[in-house]
Amino acid sequence: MPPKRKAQAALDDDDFDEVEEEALSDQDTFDKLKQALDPVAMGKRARANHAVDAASFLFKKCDQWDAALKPDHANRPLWVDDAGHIILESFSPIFDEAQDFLINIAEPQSRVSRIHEYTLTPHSLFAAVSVGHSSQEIIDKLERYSKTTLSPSVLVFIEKSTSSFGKAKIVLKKNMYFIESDDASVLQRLLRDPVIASCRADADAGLIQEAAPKLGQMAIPGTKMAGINQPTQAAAPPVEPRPSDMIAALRVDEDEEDVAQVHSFRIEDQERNQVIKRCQDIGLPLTEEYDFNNDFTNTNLDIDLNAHTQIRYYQEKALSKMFSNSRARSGIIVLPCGAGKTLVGITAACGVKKSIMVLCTSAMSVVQWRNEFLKWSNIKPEDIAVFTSESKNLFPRGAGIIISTYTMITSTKNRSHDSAQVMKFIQDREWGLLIADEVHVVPAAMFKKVTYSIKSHAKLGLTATLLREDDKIEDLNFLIGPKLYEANWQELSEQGHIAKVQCAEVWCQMTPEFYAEWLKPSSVQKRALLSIMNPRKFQACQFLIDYHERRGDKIIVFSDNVYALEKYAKKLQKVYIYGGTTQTERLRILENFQHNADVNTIFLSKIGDTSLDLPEATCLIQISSHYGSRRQEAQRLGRILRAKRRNDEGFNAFFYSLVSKDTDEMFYSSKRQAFLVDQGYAFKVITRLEGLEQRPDLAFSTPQDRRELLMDVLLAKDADADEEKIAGDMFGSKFASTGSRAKRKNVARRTAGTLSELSGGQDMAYIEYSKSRNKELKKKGMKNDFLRKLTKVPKK
DNA sequence: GACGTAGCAA
DNA sequence: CTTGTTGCTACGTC
Repeated sequence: MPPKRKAQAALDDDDFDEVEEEALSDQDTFDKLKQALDPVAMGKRARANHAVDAASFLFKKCDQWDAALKPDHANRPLWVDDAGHIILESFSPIFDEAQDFLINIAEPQSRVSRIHEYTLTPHSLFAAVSVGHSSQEIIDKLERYSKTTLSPSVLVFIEKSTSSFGKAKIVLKKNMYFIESDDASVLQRLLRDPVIASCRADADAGLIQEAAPKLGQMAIPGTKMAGINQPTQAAAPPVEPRPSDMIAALRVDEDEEDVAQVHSFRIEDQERNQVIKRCQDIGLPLTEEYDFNNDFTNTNLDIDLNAHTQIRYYQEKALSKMFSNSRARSGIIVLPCGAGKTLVGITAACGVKKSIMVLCTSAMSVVQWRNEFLKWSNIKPEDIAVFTSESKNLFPRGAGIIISTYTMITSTKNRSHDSAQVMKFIQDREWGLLIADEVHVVPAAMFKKVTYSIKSHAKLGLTATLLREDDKIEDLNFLIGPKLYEANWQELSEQGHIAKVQCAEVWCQMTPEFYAEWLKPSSVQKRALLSIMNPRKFQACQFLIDYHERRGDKIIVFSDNVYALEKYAKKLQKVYIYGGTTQTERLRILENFQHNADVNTIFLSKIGDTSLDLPEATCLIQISSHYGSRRQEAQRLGRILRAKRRNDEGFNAFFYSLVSKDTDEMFYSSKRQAFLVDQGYAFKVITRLEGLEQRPDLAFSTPQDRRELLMDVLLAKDADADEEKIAGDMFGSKFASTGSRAKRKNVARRTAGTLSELSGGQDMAYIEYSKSRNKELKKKGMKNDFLRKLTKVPKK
């Protein structure tokens, strides 16, 4: 390799370069290889019980830790490498306990059926310590489960990461934030940091010193045996002790032993996030815990789970992480859709028994949360206030629940008088617990605003998929807290808590005429539309709908593209819902889908991703999707996980992705699936649907039909623009004042009817128009430049 | 209450 | 040169 190229290669990929060097240029590589493959030598190594195989030297860089296997390695389920990467064998007899342990201390990377991968990170270890594991305990258990002795670097990493964790806390007292520790030197160390020192509110004073509250025991509501988590069951009362009992208990303790001391200093409210972030950056992360048992200043909320409400074991597990030392710890709980996130939130609320704030993404889930609270707990309806655009009431007593949306809390502009008043009420009080629903959708900037407005002792984040396509997810760690629990989807579906799902990707060839058009240079949008409207895909969709309707399934078809949605639905004579569908129409369609035996298929646009809840659906077909969004994929799958029929004998839900072969869709599809594959879902690839050609009523079966469809598709985009142009020209002055948004809606409503009437001649006319229109737009300084759109050449 | 608008998110 | 397209909420007006 010439030096220049080699340097370049080294820049590109250091490791690879080195391996290549070793493999290709070294003279003794050949000897090594020969030696490695020599059966006698191999046998020797095997007898020596070393984790070495014929090719291992090739991976030197990635696999430095090649310690000897322990003699009983077969009974130990873990491989732990040098860099904190852990592989867990799910077929091990002690898989369950090993997994329980790993979830606490490491970040799950992928959990496919036989092999699960985890990584030790500072965050995951922080979470472990804050949940109550000691550094020694982590090392001991890892050592016990590992097939080899642990590498020194892993030991150092764990020691280093855990030693400083959990030393300092952030607490809310009398509406003020304090940094608290039982070790004054830790606080002094923090105050030596200029950033933290500048956030201090009581700069002139020394450290505050007071008696530490005694740790109590608490039972999680809704569990079969209260006290199941406690070492001494007799000592744990079945229900949370009333304050009076607590005071009595405290007095006894004070008599018996010396009371531990805690030290603290106060910080400015608005600097809370900065302090938390800074502490994390300097390796002394703060934990946030709420000792609600000893909070006698805030009014108790009269709430308990209904007598017959039982929570499931994984919900209990998640909550036990939150309440393990009888305090409410801030953090995030990850459960798949349909696994009962709401109930976890409600149970947590019943544990804390103080004023609760619930934040949701939409007004609809606000209503759902309210209903769930009434369903599972004995909360009085008047104690739940709903704060949305149409309802701005407050609770009458000293404590209560407010359910609201993120936008309601965070939007600062244009606040109406009523909502300003409610906001003041919210800002002026201390909240026991803040429940953040669908916490993954909340970008950090927005959540910061939330923490300014709502002073809460503890925060509980709930989500199904703790992932975003951007890197904003990291911030949740310091805005809310560490991940407390993450459920395994496969395990839950095996136990029938969520539906079993068969996933398949259906590869559809492009028809020659469509592919020829696709290959021509044109806009990205046009290409996307061509691959969505591919007649073979259409046929596959028709076939699958028919097949599953015969089986008695209820089917949802998703399309992000409204044009395609409308085309598909109309051609197949199915109902469809998209953003433009009126509220009453939506309800009518959903009602029919749920109860009318003749309506078994509905077509949904992106609307179905968030705002609709359809427990009847058992089969899901995706005909187009947005780029490589893993979250969307997971969320859509989640739509059928809560299938009502999931406990029927042998029941299976189905999830199909229709993909046009040899187009960009192939790439996006694999990207989108990454998350589900890691959750253990196997995707089958279907390239041929048996019996498809034999169907007599197959759509677009003649070349003539396909050509007509192609024409339609080719005109579609232009038609959109054309409509816009006409609208703009005819009502130019009117729309100029109302903004581009009105035009958009107008276009969406009007395209469908006129599409087939358009001819090529009119299309040409459009180009002429659009040029002049373009100038006009430029003059007006408008952003929408249609000529540019039209003449845009794809990147490739 | 229907409609339009702005702003935001993916 | 990021860049869409669709959807939702909250609010103001008629």
